[in-house]
Amino acid sequence: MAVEHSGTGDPARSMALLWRAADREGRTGLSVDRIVAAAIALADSDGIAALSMRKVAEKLGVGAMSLYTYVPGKGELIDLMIDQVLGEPERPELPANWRARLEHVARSNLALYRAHPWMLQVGTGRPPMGPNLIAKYDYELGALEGIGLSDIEMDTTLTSVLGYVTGAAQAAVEFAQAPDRSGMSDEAWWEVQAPLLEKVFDPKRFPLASRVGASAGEAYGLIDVDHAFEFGLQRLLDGIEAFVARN
Amino acid sequence: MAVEHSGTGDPARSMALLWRAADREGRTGLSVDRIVAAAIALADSDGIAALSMRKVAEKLGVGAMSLYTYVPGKGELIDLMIDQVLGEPERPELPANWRARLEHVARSNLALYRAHPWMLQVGTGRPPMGPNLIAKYDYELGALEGIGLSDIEMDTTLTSVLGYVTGAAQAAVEFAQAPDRSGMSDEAWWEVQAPLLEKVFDPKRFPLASRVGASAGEAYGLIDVDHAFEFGLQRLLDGIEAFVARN
DNA sequence: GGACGTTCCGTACGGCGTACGGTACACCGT
DNA sequence: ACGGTGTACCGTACGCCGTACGGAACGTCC
Repeated sequence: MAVEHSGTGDPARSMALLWRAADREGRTGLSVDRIVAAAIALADSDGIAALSMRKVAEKLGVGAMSLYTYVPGKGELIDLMIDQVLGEPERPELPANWRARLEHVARSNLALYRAHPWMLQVGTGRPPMGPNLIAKYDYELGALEGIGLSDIEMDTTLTSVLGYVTGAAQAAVEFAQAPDRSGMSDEAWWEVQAPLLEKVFDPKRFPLASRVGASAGEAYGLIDVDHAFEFGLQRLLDGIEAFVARN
Repeated sequence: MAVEHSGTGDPARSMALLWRAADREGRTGLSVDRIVAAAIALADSDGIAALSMRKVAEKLGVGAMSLYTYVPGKGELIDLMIDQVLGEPERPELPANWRARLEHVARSNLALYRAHPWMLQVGTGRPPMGPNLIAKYDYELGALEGIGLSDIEMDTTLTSVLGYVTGAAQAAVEFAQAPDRSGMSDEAWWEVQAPLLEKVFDPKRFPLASRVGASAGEAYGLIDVDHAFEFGLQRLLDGIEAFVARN
C-alpha cells in the first residue's frame, strides 16, 4: 500500500529517462515508451495498488526482469508514468480573459485526474522534472501572465488553484469510482449503512451533522460532485479576482 | 504501494468496531485501541507504505495473526486509524466571527495532516462512518451556521474549504517531509538537479517556467510553503465572503 | 478434574520488488 | 562463413507482504 516514487535511484539516470535520452528498442520490440504505456493502462483500469512489475511484463508478453533493462525500478517507472500523462492534455491557445484561462487550467487538471485517478495517490514532493511537467507549468503560468502579478504571486496563485483542484478532485474522483471499486452502488451502500448508523448515531449530540447531512443526502443527484467542484472553484476565482483588482 | 481501505469486510462488523461496541481486552492486554494506536504510531513515523500487520504485531509484542482476533484485516484497521486521528483535534468553542471560525477549521485540518501525513494517501470515497468523523463534520458545520446559507450551501462550502486544505496540505506536507524521506536537503537536491536540468531544459521554449521558476527559487525560504497555504486560503475565504454577502 | 469457549499464533500460500547470474541473440571484424 | 563480444532477455531465489487454516494454550464454569 501507499505510494512512493523515484527518490532512491541515480538522478542522472532518471533525468535521462524522463527526457528520453538514449531511447533504445530491444529485439522483442520492448522500449521505455511501451513499458510506461502498459503501466499507465494497468494503473488506469485497476488502480495503482494493482500495478506490479510482473503484471506490466505479462501485459507486454515478456519476463518480469526484462523490464529492468529499460527502467531502474518501480519508483522510476511511476515517475515516467507521471510525466507521460502530464503530456496528454491538449494545450490550446488560452482565451484573452484571464479568468477563463484559469478556469480552463482548473478543469483540464480535473479531467486529468478523472482519466488517471492514480495520480491522486502518488506523492508530489520532489516531482519528476520531466519535459511534460515543465511544459505544463509553463502553459499554466500563461493563464496568469500580464495581469499585474509579480512572478512570485503568479507562482503562488497557480499553486493555490492547483491545490484546490487536487483536493476537490480527490473527493470527486474517488467518490465517483467508489461504486466500481466496491461493486456497490451509492444507494445500495447507503441502504446498508443507514440502519447501522441509526443504531449508534444520536441526532441530539450532532444536530448540524444530522440536519445538514439529511439535506445533502436528499439533494444528492441534484447537487452532484461536479457542482461542488465548480462552486469552490468560482469562490476561489472570485477571491483571486479581488486580489488582482486591488493589486 | 497505493492505499485502499475498508470496503471488503462486513459493514456491520466495521461499524461495531468504529463505535467500539463490544470492546474486549485479551489476556495479553491486547485490544482494538492498542492495535490502532500502534498502527498510527508506525504510519506517522515510517509512512503508510511501511505499515504492515507484522510490524504492528511486533510493536505490541504479539504474533501477527493475533491481531486478527480484534480486527478483520488491514483495510478495516486503516478505517479505525482514520477515525481515531479524526478525534484528536481539540474542538473549542468557535469565535463569533464566521470567517475566523472557518480559518480555524482550515488550519486545524492542516495541522492534522501535518501530524499524520499518511492521511493524505488514503482514499476518501466512502469514508468510515465513525463517531469522530461525524463529530468533526458537526463541529465544522458550526463554522457556517447562522450566516444565511442553506443547508446544502453549508455542506458545499465546507467541502470546498476542506478540498482546498487537502490539496494544499498535500503539497505542503509532502514537500516538508521530502528531506527526511530522501535523506537529502532541498538545497542538496537542487544542487544535483539543476545541472542535469540545464542540459535538457531550453529556456526559450519555456520562458515563463524559466522566469517564474527562477524567481520562485530565489524567494524560496522567504516565501515558504505555509505562506502559499495562507494565500490561497485567504483568496478562497474572500470569495466565500462575497458569496455570503450577496446571498 | 473435565469440558468448553476464546485468545493466541505457527505454518503456509500466493503475490510483491528486485539481486544475481546465466542464456541466447545481434552484430562485428576477419 | 565463423568465432568473439556485448547486450537483451529472463529463471531462480530472497525477503517482504496479507491472511487462511488449524492447532495450542488458557480462563472459566460445572
